[in-house]
Amino acid sequence: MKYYITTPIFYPNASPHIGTAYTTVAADAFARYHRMKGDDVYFLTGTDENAQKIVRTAESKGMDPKRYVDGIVERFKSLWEELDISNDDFIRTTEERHHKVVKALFTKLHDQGDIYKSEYEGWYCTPCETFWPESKLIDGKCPNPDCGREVELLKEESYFFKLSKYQDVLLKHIQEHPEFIQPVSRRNEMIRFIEGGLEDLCVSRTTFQWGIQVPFDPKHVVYVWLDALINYISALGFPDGELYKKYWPADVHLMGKDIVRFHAVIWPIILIALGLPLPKEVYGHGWFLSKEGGKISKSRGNVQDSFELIQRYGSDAIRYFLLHEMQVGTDGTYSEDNLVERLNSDLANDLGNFVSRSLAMIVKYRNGLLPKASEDTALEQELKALSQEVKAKVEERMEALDPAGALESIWRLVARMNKYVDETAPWALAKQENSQARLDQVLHTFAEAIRIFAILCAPFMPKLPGKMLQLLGVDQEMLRWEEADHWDVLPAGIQVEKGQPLFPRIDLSQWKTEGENQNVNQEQNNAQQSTEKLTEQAQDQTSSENQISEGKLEFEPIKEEITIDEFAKIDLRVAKILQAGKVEKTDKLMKLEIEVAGEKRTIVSGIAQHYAPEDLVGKSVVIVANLKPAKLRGIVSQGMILAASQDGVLEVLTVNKDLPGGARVK
RNA sequence: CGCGGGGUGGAGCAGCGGUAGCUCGUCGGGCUCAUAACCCGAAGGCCGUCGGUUCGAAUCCGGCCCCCGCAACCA
Repeated sequence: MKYYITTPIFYPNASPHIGTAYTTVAADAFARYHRMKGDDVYFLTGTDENAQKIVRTAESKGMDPKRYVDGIVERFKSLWEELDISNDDFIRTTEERHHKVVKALFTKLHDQGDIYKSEYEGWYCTPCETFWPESKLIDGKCPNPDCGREVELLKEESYFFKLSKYQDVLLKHIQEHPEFIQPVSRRNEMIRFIEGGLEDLCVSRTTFQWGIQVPFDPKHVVYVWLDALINYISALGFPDGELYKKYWPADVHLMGKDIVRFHAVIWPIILIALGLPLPKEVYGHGWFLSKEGGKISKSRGNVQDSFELIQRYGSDAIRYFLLHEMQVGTDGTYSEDNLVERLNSDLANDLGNFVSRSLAMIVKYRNGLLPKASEDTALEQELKALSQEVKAKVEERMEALDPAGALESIWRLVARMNKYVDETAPWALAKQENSQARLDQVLHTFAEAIRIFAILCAPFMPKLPGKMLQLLGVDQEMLRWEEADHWDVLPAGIQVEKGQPLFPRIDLSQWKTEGENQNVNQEQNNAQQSTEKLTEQAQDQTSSENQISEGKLEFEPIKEEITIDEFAKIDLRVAKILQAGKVEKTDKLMKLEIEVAGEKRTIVSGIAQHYAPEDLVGKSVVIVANLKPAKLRGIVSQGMILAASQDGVLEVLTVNKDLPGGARVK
């Protein structure tokens, strides 16, 4: 059986974060599992490089966009390497093989009439600065309840893709294939979304050049999502490539729940329009949230550097944590405390310690020579039955794309083995002459259990099986999935060794007291291989970022240079705040009455989460006085208050001396 | 009344009509092979709140309160 699995192509604007790492690790676990089952697997990931924002960021750093992106892409690739991601290919949407396909398909869709040029006849409300579709207009006027003014027909040349034409076909497909969108909550969302009616999608831009040109109309650039989705077939060499013929349609597109809509609506419609088979399953997993329940984001300062984490805990442990913590259909919780707790309890205490204690006994009582099995008792029978159950359950959970469930199931057997040690008490058997055969049987069972754990854990923790088998003194050939419930595989007489703990316990307080900048305590990690390489890499990463020192802060890039004349266009003035009050039904907006140059004005500002109205009244602040007025929640704002912010902290700029409202600032 | 998710022992979750369960933590005991790890036992919950349906509700229905995403607004 062939098995084609993909992650989304990631957006290389900054370093990879925990969400992208989760998606990729999970996809990797599925890929590895299927390889072990004997499937012919193709696993694709990559980067989405044709977004406008990339150009802006690059330019702000004075870099050529391609060169800038190359650097970031290397970070993705090296992170995937550190996490033992076994992808078969890595596609970049700046590659020629991708451009070629996108151009061809865009042309084809255009030729067959599914992409059409239109002078985007949007109804534009100037005060609201918004395009409204005809259907939303109320009596031909702006539907904004606070506005209700005349709208004008504004024209902008664009290409459109006829999503609407195919919505019924898609809906039918979704209804006939329950597994197409998973989990069910996502599926329901999508059905509701499509039933609400699809509008044709604007699929070209003329405001910038970075990206893929529309071949027959070079001033247009293909819309990034249309471009990006096609990677799933361009990477396979569509239309004639051997890979394409062999692997398409994809078995699973795996992704975070935020982009399911693109994969479950736009992508299938592109494929339907082209007459190509649809992917079998689109799966949207949850997000990692912080312990406080909030999103993990840079502005909240709770982002962890992935390289640093891998360096500290080892890639297997990170993978285990990510896969275990994301329960199917819900969001996961991330915190370093949780990570350490999981690592200590599951990996060090339960699994790692079981391996240590059982190998230690084989070494101690039999000089490390694995004895022959003798007769099963009820206990061994029970283990066999349980292992069959566990293997079946793991298979079932992996088919259901639920690695957390699979791991939990494996750990039932881990717990049972620790109990078995206690029940059989080999240290007591060792003292009795007439129990030696029984002891042989018990020790043999230990070794088989280690072998079984090596197999079962292999999809999740790729480094682990090699280490375990090495301790058993056998080679990788032993990793045969079908033998994960056999207990008579290891030959008697092999030489085992105790070795170092597989997962040393972590003392979290150690990290906290040693401060942020310390290098890893190597002895903690000596069981993890190639840490030196990691250290080097992690250091490279930070230095290449041009950060000022403190590692953690990520500043917005400095914008492009302007002339003093350009600056002079901006009229900054001191303004006195006369009144202030929150705008009803908004979280962030504050309505301010100010006095500037003898004139009273209203300004709406997004500072309500940082100031109480009474803190502001009487203050002299700095405003942009000649900014074009705009409407916010129906209130016309005549200017903008200057405020500085970083990482969620915000402060309005104020003037202390008694300058009158209207004084010029420059 | 914008859309959605959720409120269950100290923490994180499962249960979704019939004696409230799991993981971690805590306490007590056991063991000594092991990474102060392992095994056994215990304590700890009026399942957000008010009302309804029912012989019976954490589980179904309605009202309310609170939390979290998204969206609308960050001029």
